[in-house]
Amino acid sequence: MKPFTENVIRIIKQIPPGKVMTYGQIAKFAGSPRGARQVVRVLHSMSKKYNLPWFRVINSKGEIAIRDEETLAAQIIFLEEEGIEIENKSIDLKKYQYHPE
DNA sequence: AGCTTGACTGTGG
DNA sequence: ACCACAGCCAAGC
Repeated sequence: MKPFTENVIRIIKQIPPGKVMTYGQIAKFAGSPRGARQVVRVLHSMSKKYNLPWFRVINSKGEIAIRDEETLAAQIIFLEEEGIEIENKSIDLKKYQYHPE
C-alpha cells in the first residue's frame, strides 16, 4: 500500500474522541499538502476495513461535507455523543480541531 | 491516453 | 457570510 494511504490511516486513528481534523490538515501531515481529495478517497475505501473514526474528519470550513443524508445524520450523532456542539452541520474548529505534534 | 468525478482548499469579490 | 473560480490528485471508464 502507498505510504500516503498508510499515513492517512495512522493519522486518523490518532484523532482523540471529542476532536476533529480537516481533510487538508490530514493530507498535509500524511505528506501530500494538496492531497485533500485523496484523503477523501482513503476514507471511502478504508474506513470500514480499518475501523477508522471517519466521522472526526470534516472540511476546512468546519462543516460536515457529506452528501448522503443518512451518513450525515449518523456523523452528527457520533460527534454530539462525544461532546461536540454542531450548529446545522457546522462545528467550531477553534474549539474542537485536533493539532497533532 | 484523455475525460470526468469527488465527504477539498485558498483567494477574491 | 455567500458565491464563483481555479488549483489539486488519484481512481474509474
